[in-house]
Amino acid sequence: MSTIYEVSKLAGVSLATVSRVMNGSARVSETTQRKVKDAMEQLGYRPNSAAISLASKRSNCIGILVAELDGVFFGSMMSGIEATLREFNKHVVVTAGHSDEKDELDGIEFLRTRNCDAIIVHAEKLTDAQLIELAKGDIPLFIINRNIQEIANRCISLDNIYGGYLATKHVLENGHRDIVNISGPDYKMDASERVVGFKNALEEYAIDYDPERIFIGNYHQESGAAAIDHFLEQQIPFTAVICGNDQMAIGAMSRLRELNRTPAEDVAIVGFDDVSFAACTFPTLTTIRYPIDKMGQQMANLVLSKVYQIKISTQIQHSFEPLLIQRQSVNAIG
Amino acid sequence: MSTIYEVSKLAGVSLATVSRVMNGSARVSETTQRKVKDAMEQLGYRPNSAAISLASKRSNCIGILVAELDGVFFGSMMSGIEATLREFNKHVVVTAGHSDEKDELDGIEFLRTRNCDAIIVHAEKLTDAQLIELAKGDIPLFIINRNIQEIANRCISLDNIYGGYLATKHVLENGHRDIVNISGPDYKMDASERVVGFKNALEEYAIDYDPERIFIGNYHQESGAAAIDHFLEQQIPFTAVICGNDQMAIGAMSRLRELNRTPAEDVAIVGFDDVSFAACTFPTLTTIRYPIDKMGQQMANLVLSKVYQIKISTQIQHSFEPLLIQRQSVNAIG
DNA sequence: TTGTAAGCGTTATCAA
DNA sequence: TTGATAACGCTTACAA
Repeated sequence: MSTIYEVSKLAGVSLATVSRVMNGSARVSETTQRKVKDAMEQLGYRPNSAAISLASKRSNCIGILVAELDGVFFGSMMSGIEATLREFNKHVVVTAGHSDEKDELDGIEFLRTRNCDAIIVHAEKLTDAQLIELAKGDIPLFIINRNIQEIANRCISLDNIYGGYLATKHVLENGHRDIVNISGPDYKMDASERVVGFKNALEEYAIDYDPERIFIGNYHQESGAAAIDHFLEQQIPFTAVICGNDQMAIGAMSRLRELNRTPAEDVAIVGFDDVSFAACTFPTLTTIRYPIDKMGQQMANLVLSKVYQIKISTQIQHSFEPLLIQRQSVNAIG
Repeated sequence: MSTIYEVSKLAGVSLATVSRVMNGSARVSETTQRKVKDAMEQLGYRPNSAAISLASKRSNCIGILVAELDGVFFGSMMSGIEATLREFNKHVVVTAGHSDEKDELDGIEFLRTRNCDAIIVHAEKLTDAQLIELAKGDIPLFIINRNIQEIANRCISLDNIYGGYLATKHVLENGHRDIVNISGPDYKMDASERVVGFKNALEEYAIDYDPERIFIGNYHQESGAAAIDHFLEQQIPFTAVICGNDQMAIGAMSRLRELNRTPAEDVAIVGFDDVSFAACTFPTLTTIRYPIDKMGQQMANLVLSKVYQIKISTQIQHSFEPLLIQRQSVNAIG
C-alpha cells in the first residue's frame, strides 16, 4: 500500500500539495494537480483513513444505535440514513441496544470509543434525562423517534400521540365501541404515547377509559397473539383492536384466526408503522404510516449540516405526521 | 479528552507501560498496573481508536456489504454478525450494494478505503470470477450465501439447490402435479440454484420441465403478485406455487385472495427463508428455513479466527442445510 | 501556488 | 518489568 509520501515523490511535489489535491482544501495549479493525480493513479494510491482521522480529528463515521439490527422498522431507518450519508463519503457503524438500559449505554460507549463523529440513537430504555446528560458529552448525539424539549434541535420525531389518536378514531368512526389496545412496552416512549392518543380519541367519543382494555406487549408477533388470549380469558368483549405496531397486529390476526374469529369481519384491526408486509396480510392491514425512511434521511441531513457543516439544500424537518392508511382490516359495524 | 501520555504522567510510568496494561501485551507488575488503572479511571481516559489503528495497522472494523439494509433477511444476517463481533470489540460498518454491479463494486471499494480489516460480502451481481479476483486484493474478503470452490474456506453458504428440491418435493408428495415457480432474479445465484432444485424434484417425479412455468420475479412482494397475474394470463394451470422467497410468497397469496382463489385450499404455496412473519400469514406459510442468523454468527467466527487469530471454541461450519418447515399453506390433493 | 515541519495518540522495537 | 524512541500516514499552520 503506497502512502502520500510516495505519491509526492513520484509527482515531484511536497506532501502538503498531495494533501491539498486530495481535499481540495486550497488552490493547486492545473499542472500540479495532473501530476499528482497521475501519480496516485499509477501507484493505486488509497488514503489511510486512520491517519486521516488521527490528523484531522474526524473519523467520518457516524454511529447508529438501534434496538435490533433485524426488524423491518430499523432496517428502513438505517437504510435511509446510510444512503444519504454515503453520498458524502461518511460511513455508518451500527450496533444494537436490545431495549436494555445497560446494552444501550454500552452501545453508545462502544460507538464513542470508536471515535464516531456523531451518534444517532434510537433509545428505548434510556430516559430523557440520561439522553440530555449524554448529549452534553464530547460527541454530538442525535435522537430519532423521540422529541426532547431541551435538545429539540437534535431530535427527529413523529407525533405518536396523534398516530394513536388517528388509529382509534378510525375504528370509532366505523361504529366500534368495544375497543382494546395492544400496546408496546410501557417503558417505550412511542408505545405509551400511542396509548395516550388512544385515550384521547376515546375521550372525544365520551367513552370511559378502562385500563383493563390495555395489554402491554413487546412489539413482537407473539405478544399480539398473547394479547388476544388475554382479553378472551378476561372475558373482555371487543370488536376492534388497536395495535402498537404491525407485528403485533399480524400476531393478533393470526391468533384470532386460530380461534375462528375472522379479522375485519368479526374484529377490526389497526396496526402502526405500515411496514412492507402490511399490504400483504389477509385482510390487508389498515395501519398508521410511520415514514421512518424519510426520517432517517432527514436525520442524516441534520448530522451532515450540524457536524460537518455541509449545507443541505432543503430545510430539515424535525417533526413528522403520522398518516392513516386505510386497507381492509377495519369493517364498519352498528 | 485525555491521552495515554497524560495517563502515563499521572501514573508516573512510561507510555509503553500504559500501552502494555491496556493491551495485556506483556507482564506488568500488579502495583504498576493498579497505578495505571487508577490514573485512567481518574482521567476518564478513552483510547483513541484512530491512533490505535494507525500504529497497529488494524482498524478493528469489519465491513459488510448487503443488497439492502432493510429487508428481514439481511437484518438477521447483520444481527448475527454484529452480536458476535462486538463481544470481541470489533465493530461493523455496513453498506448497501442494491443488487447492482457498480454499487457492489463501489461498496467494496468504500469499505476498503475505510481500512476495514475484513469485508463480508453478500454479493448478488458480482460474478464468482470477480469475487475471486477481489479476494486476491490486500484486504481479506469473505463470502456469505455463496460457495466458490477456489476460496471455499472463505465462504459460508446454504445448499440452495437442496432447498428448492425440498420445497418442490413437498408439494409433489402432496399430490400436486401442476406446479409453477416464482423465482428470484436469475442473476442471483441463490435464486437460480433454487430453480435447479425445483427441476431436480420434477425430474425425480418424471414430470417434464416447462420453462413457461417459471416466472422471474425480484424477491419483492409485488413480483409475487405479478407472477400470479402472469400465469393466469398465460392460462397456465397450477395447483401449487413454489416461491423463491417468503416475500414473493405473501405477494402471491395476497393476489390469489384478490382473485378469489384461496391459498392452501385452492393453491398450495411454499416460501423460502422462513422469515419471522411466515408464521403469521393466513394460512401460515410452509417454507424452507434459511438459518441466516446462525450463518452470520459463523461468519463472524470465521473472520475472528482468520483475521484476528482468535481461537474459536467450536469448529466453523461452512455449509448449512435448508429445512422444510411445514405449516398450513400446502394441502394434499388428488 | 508550493514547501517545511510540527503534531495527532498510539504501538512496538530496543535497551536497560 | 520498565523506559526511550522511532515509526504509523496524514493535516495544517506557517513560511517562502
